[in-house]
Amino acid sequence: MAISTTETHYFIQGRIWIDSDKGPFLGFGRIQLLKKIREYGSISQAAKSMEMSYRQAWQLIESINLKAPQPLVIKTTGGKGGGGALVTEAGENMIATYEALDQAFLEFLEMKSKELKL
Amino acid sequence: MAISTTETHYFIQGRIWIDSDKGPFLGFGRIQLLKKIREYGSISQAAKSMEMSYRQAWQLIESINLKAPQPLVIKTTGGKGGGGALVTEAGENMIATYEALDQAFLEFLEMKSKELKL
DNA sequence: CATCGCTATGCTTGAAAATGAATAACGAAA
DNA sequence: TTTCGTTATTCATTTTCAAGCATAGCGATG
Repeated sequence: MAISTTETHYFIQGRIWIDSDKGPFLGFGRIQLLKKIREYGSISQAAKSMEMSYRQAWQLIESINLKAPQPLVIKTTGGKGGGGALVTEAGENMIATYEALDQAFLEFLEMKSKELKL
Repeated sequence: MAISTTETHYFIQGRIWIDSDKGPFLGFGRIQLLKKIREYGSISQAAKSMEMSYRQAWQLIESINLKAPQPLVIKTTGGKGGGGALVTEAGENMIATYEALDQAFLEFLEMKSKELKL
């Protein structure tokens, strides 16, 4: 049977993040940034690859490190290549934790979207 | 046993909303507005009670009605009291649908917050 | 000790969004 | 036909926020 193309379709969307009592901690964008830093070994390269300003990327990392139990990114200045940034093991664990959470959330959204009857 | 007060605490937060292929449809703020309109019978009164500009409130209702299968709010101009707005039965159903969804989402957040080990 | 690219930071611009003021239109009821 | 408070709409203004520029500091390596 054909489905009418004039009908509006609906779906459920959302965002999820981790807050701390010090303020916003980790969301989708920050995790994406962490992964890019892991990939490139530098904040500036990561920012460029995401079409984000270096300034903003740096601030995000600063904010993350301030709220994390231990630093998630270690930054080095000067030296060979001018320095760089690398994701710590605590950072890796955080990425994994967030991605598991996000996956569960996606499944929740999908389930609720299917249940949705307007 | 005492718990250290210097430790940072974390919790999961999020937002959830209903989108349509015509664009954003219903979120927390719009539902809140619908409920205020139901309470006051007028967009302007509802807006005032939420400290929202009438202009924005009117635009939100316009956007909602355009995307809904049937109008959720009926607006009348002129007449006794100058007119007003009322929430249709379809609107009532939409409020109920969203609130059930939001409740389930809150439970999801709570569950995941408890599971959270950083 | 000169080079290099990155971190670190302040300052200036600019664009986008929300606000508020102002006003027309409306129509039931007195 | 006058009144009233609301809907409906435009416009200039303000506020908010991000982007971009500009530049100093750093230190391993050659």
